Amino acid sequence: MTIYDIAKEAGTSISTVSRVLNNKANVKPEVKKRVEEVLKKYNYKPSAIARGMVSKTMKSIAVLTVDVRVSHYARIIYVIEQEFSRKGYNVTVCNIGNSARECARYIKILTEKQVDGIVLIGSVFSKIIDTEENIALLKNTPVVMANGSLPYDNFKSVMVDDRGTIREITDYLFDKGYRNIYYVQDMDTPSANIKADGFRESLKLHNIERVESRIIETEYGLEGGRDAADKIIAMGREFDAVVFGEDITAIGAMKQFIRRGFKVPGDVAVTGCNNCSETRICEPELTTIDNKPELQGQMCAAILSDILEGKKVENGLVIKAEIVERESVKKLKML
Amino acid sequence: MTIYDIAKEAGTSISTVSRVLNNKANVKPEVKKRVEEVLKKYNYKPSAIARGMVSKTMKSIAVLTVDVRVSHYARIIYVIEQEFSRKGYNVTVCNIGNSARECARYIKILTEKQVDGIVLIGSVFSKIIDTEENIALLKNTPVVMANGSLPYDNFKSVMVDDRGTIREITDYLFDKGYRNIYYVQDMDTPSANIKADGFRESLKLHNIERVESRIIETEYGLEGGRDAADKIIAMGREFDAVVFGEDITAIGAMKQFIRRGFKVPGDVAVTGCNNCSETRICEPELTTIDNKPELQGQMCAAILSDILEGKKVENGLVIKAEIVERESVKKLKML
DNA sequence: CTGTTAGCGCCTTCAT
DNA sequence: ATGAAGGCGCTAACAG
Repeated sequence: MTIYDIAKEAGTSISTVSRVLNNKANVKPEVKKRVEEVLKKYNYKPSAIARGMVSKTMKSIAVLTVDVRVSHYARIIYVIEQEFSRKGYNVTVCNIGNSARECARYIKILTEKQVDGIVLIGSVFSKIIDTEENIALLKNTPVVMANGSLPYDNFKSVMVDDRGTIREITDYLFDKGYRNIYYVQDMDTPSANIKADGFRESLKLHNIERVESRIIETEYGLEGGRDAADKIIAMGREFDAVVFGEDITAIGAMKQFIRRGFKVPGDVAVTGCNNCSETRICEPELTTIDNKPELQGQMCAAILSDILEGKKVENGLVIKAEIVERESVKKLKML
Repeated sequence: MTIYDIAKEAGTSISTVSRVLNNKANVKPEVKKRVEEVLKKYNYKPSAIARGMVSKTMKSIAVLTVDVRVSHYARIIYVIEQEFSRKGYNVTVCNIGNSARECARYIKILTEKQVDGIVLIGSVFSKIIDTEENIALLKNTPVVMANGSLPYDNFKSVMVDDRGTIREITDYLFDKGYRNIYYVQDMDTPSANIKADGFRESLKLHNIERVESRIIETEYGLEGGRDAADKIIAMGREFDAVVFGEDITAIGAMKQFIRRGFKVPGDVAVTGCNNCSETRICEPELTTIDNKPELQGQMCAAILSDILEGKKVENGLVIKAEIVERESVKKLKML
């Protein structure tokens, strides 16, 4: 069923059919009515592809992310999807799983499909997407990065102040009276590295020496956290607080500290980052950092929308995260 | 940059360019080479839209779900996306959030875009999508439902045996020696209702009377669980086990039971359903049901792929869930 | 107000 | 092995 069929049946021309389809003026009411009846009779449905052929857009955007199953990313994606859905766009989700090759493959397909825009979620993209070929392919596609940035005209960013936030939560522990603070890094993304820098800053500010010896490396996850706790205990040095770059790893460590006879937060305070749902499940509930995924999604969507509507957009937005005080840090440590 | 430009520059016709683009035979090697050079020189990229115009497909499928943020759904979506990505398809994700209107809106747009197939995730769709208009719109689109089913030729299903699983876990509690078992229902989806039926079956099988008085209603979530625990305690009757249709609600209740002085599983056993990540975080860890979301996703993808490739497919697959024994149920209750 | 015509970029016969 | 021409379904001038 095409507009040709409709036109023939309604005894008019395809232009007129097209006009009523697009609600344009200049169609005699009776003709319009006649066409609409035929439209309904055949349950006509315009071809978005044919329309895209002339309009150069299928009204769709793409979101690339490491993995939708990571709740933090899913929350960002959700907001973006809802926002664009309201504007008549569809969003296709791509899981690249840290693979530069996968990323390149997606970029190729997506640009061939002429998506109207792309949102990159996660700091990994700062590294992964910056190849000559990708950038060339993306030349005419607006790109918005959530927590990453690249110096191309068509790339915009919404950043989270990872460094500042980890510095703040470390300062916060010092304020509470903690002195022997450690940091656990469980990933090698730009974001993870910047977080560790925040920790370094805070320690230097407090005149702590041998900062590097206070940074423990492990794997991401419950098991990684368990290993980190074991490592810290095995070092045989004093410790009264451990800052983590990720909630889940923090929870794994907390469980292990408790299993090994330490009281949290009595003997050791633990802090996480992301404010994921698990932080309210564990015992004690985890003091963590809310880095506002919904806000990130909203800003990304707003920026991309503005670009698509030809508006001027401000780049370099920075989101301020917030400490969420719960139970894994004492109100005030007695010295 | 179109094939016309390429053809002109390479001194040949668009047909030849099209041939080398699609790797067809019958192109003199030297001509092929010349064309490929021009292709590379201009970084030519075919228009998927124009191709879709003739092939009638953009090689994309859609996944409709209540909410990507629900980890159980995200896990299914992830598998589907990866599977289809391997085959050169893109998947667009749609969050309908229980709204029939939203669902209809998406169906309209997606069919206009001529997606090659649609996957519906969640039992809600059995109700929500079954309108005359949706079914008409979807006439030529293969649809696969995860945990739902509808009697149309183009609709296929992958079911989870919710009734059987809840019956089994209830039986399992009886086997362990529990006698005063309650059930908490926190949603009104087809799946949730079927789960409650499984509970009823088990109780009847064990000659328990007044079954309905043992089914407590509450809201989904940590707070809903807390309320359910309070309700059960307030009833003033004996109870030694509570079966839940959802993990999170179960965890909320478990926390409340403990807060109110009950030992879990000493005084009361608690079981969940879904085996979500939180079940390994809470204390005690939750005994629950693994309903294999990855397998669901895989089966849905396989069925849809087979349909797209014109193969015959078997309908009515049923996935058997498994009890995951952890710490919220005693090994054997002493009578 | 309405119809005709020319693309949009590509694939596919059909001749040559 | 190659090129010309038609068509996919729709929109957008342009001419009435």
